[in-house]
Amino acid sequence: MARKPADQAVNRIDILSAAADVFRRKGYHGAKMADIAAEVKLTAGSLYHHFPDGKQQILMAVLNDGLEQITDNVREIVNDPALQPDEQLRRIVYEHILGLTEHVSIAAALVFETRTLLNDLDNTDARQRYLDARDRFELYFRQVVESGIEKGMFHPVDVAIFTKTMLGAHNWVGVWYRDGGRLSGEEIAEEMAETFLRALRR
Amino acid sequence: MARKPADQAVNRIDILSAAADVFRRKGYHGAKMADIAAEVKLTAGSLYHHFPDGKQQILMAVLNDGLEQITDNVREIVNDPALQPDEQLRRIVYEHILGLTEHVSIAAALVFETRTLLNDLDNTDARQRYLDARDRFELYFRQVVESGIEKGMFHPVDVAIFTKTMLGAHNWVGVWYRDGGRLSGEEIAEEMAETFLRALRR
DNA sequence: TCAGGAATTGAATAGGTATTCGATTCAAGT
DNA sequence: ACTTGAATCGAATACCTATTCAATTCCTGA
Repeated sequence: MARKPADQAVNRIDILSAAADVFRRKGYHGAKMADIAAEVKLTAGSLYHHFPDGKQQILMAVLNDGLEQITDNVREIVNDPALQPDEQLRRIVYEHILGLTEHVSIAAALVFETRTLLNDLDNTDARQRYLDARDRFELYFRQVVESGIEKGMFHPVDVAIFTKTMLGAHNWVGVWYRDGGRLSGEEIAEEMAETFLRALRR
Repeated sequence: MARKPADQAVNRIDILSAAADVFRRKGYHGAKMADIAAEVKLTAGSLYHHFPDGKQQILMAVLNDGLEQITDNVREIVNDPALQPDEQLRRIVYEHILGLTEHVSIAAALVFETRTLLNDLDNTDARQRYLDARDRFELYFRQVVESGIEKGMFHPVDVAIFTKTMLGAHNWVGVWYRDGGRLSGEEIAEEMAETFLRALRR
C-alpha cells in the first residue's frame, strides 16, 4: 500500500529485462507474474500499472525490444555500401552471434518464446510487427549471400537454405552459451564467422 | 463408460505420436490432456491408464522415444569402420536432417520441449537417461569431425563449436521445415551436408 | 462359456495463477 | 504546504486444467 521512493523507481526497461531473465530460467508459462515482479521488488499487481494488458503484453514487449536490439548492429553493416559481401558476411555473423552471447536472455526468448507468441497471442498489430521485423532480419542475411553469389565471390549455394542454416546455428548459440565457458563470445563469433565463410568459398 | 472394441484399440505408440503432434502445434503447456486424448478418440482420464504419471510421463516418453528414433540412423553410420570421415560426415548430416523432416513433431519436441523437461520435470532416472542420450548423440558428430581433422582431411576447426554449429542448424530445420515446401527433405539434407563439408575443406 | 483383467468414461476434486480493484503513499508542480 | 496523479500493494476473483476414481464394458485365456 505504498509508492516507492524515487531512488527505487522501477521502469519499463527494468521490468522487461527482468521478465526476459525469468523467461529464460523458467520459460514463459513457468514464469509467474509474481516471479517477474519479485525480480524488480514489486508485487504481481503492480506490473499491471506498467503493462495493462498483462503477461502477454510483457512477452510482446520483450520480443519486440529484444529483436530490435539484436537487429541494430546487423542493419548497419548491411547498409554500408563500402563493404564487400565477404566482409559483410563475416561482420554480420560476428555481430549477430556476439549480440546473442551478450544478451542470453533475449537470445533464449527469441528462440523459445517466439513459439509462445505464435501459440498464445492473438494476431494483434504488435504481433504482426514482430513477425515482419523477424522476416526483415532474415532478409539481411539473405541479401548478403545473394550479392556475394552474384558477384561470383561465393559458392552458388541455395540462398534460402544457407540463410536458415546460418540463423539456426546462430540461434542455437543462445541456447548453449554460458558466460565463463571455455571460449568467449568473441571467440565463438569469430570461429563461426570463419566457418560460414569457408562454406561459401568457391 | 466402456471399453473400446478391438479394432479401435489405442496403444502407447498412438498416444505418443498424438502427443508429439499436439505439442508441436500448441507446445507442452498449451496442450491439454483432453487435446491429446481427443486426437486418439479418448478422454483425458483414459490417458492415465496408459501413463499413470500423467502429462510429464508422456512428455518424457515422447522425448526418449523420439530421440532414439532420430539417433538410430546416425549411430549406424558412425559405427561403420569402412567409411572415411568425409563420407561419414556427409551421411550423418544427411540422415539426421532427413529424419527430422520426416518426423517434424519429434523434431519440434526435441528442440522446444527439452527445455520444458529441464524446467518442469524432476531429476528422475528417465530424465537423466534422456539427457545422457542427448550428449552421446552430440558425441557422434564430434567424433567424426575429430577423426577427420586427425587424418588431415578436415580443416582444423574448433570441434566443440563446429559440432554445435551443425546441430543448431539441423535442429532449426525442424522449426521451419514444412511438407510441400519448395525443397524436399532429401534436397535440404543434401544441400546442408554439402555446405558443412565445404566448411571443413582444408 | 466364464472369470478376471484391461480399457474407458465422466464426473468430481484440487490447485494454481493471471487479473482486477479499492485503498494507500509518494513525488512533483504550483 | 497543497493538490493531483503516478505507483504500489494485497486481498478477492475467476478460470482453467491436471488428476483421481468408482462404475461400466469389452477381451482373452482357460
